[in-house]
Amino acid sequence: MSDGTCIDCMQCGLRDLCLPGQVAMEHHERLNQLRIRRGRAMAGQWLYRPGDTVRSLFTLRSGCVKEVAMTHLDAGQDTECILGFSLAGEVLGLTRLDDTVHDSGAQVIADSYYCEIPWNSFRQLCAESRQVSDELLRLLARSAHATQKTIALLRSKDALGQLAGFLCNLSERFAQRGGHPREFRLSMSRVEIAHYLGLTAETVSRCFSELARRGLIEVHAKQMRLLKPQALQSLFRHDPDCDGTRMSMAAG
Amino acid sequence: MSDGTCIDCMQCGLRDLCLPGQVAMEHHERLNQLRIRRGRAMAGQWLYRPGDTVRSLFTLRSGCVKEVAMTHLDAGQDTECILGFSLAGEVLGLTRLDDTVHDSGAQVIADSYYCEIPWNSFRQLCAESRQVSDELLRLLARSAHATQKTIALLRSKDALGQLAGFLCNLSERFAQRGGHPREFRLSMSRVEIAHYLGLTAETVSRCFSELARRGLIEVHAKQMRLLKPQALQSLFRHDPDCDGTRMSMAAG
DNA sequence: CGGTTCCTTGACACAGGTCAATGATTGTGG
DNA sequence: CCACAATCATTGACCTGTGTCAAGGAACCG
Repeated sequence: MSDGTCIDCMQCGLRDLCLPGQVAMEHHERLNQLRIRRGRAMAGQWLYRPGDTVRSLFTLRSGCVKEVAMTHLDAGQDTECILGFSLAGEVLGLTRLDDTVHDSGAQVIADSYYCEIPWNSFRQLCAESRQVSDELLRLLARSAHATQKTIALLRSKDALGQLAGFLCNLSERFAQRGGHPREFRLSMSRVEIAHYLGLTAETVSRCFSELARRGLIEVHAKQMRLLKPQALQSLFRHDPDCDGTRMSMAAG
Repeated sequence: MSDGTCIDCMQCGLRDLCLPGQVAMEHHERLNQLRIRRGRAMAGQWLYRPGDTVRSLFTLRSGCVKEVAMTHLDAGQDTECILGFSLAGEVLGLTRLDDTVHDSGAQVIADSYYCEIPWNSFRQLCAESRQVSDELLRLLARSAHATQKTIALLRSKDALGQLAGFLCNLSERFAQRGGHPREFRLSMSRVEIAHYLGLTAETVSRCFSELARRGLIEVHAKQMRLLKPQALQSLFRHDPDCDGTRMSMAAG
């Protein structure tokens, strides 16, 4: 049975956290002491809400979760500020480890399977294993770095560039987890993308249309296909060579 | 001698990092093993540049540093993307601990004294002391959390709210480090504030004027005085109760 | 199949970007 | 200490991009 758990962990997003590559089997053994709890959540449910006590880390096995800042959660979703989206294989709940209370919430937007790792026991494992604590550090640093990328994204001058950057970011993350880098399904709505980028749903929609018109992507409802990832990248980075009508050399 | 070093550390920003409050004296002893290097840097100098090997943490003893993303550093400062400002007492270099190379740079904008802590030896101390590693975790989490606040700031609908939020943030940070919460000197130029907020220098200037016109602040060159912090806060958070007068900012 | 939610598209207005001119502040050398 | 230059900050006039409002269409679900 314990063997079964290890094999499961090998296949889940947590493996990057507890298996930095060549961590000895003993860590698998210890992993079982963590009392990781598997769970399933449907769209709309919350993994945690602002104000909840911080008890666990979460890793997404599948689905999609949005992290929402605390601004006026009562008053509908009109003013919601989306801090980010978590995809399958990614870790949530890293930003408030120093505190006892969440000040943002994590709401499921596509039915998800997840693992919940009690923070106390995980912290214990960190103390026992240098490799595990190293991994936690790497996770935290990587998370901080991803957030910085988000900041750069938000400061793209025009909405078209922001959306292009957003798509590139998703593509990259799907690819990292073994998904298809050029074809994927958007779990989030236009409104949610808009709130994430600081735009409106209408502008997001218009930009999707514009990108499609330029032949950079194909959109059918939530199904995305990136036709010219390079051009999207340079659109995001304000490279001068892509602005006009002509886009030289398809990269593939 | 070692006693002298400890006393110095008690007065510097690093104390929050190595002295979580009641850490025993033994940690002061170990602190000396870190071979912390004191340094001074003038405006314009770089603590590290994109591409530099990650070797150290930095703590600012005084002055101000801006963190700049890697986008086109060659082409002047026109396109520079400022990820954040570090004030006296704060820690830099936490976002790339998992990597060997910086992908952002840290440039001094007001003459600064700082401490440079070799990452290797600090990591060693973390392994030896649970309290120190706890502190590192808290620092990282706090840093990630601060970055999330920045994201919320960038998504404020209007420029006036962004600037108000920026001022509140500075005020809070000055206060945390024992400075005056309502009166301080802006080390950064209007252009730098603009690049940080994703605006232009002109808009920043107009917003300063508008805030002054409304009686929320006083500005004399770089000297700032917050007259109505509450009003600034609510301006940032889009509270309806702001302050009655609904003034248009457009010049004509 | 009908109701609900989500997406797309258009018309218009306004916040903020751009360009340009002037004023304030800082730094440097005589 | 002043004069000059260079940088920085402010303000105005104009224009573009995106928010807002509104209408209609597509997809989803019971």
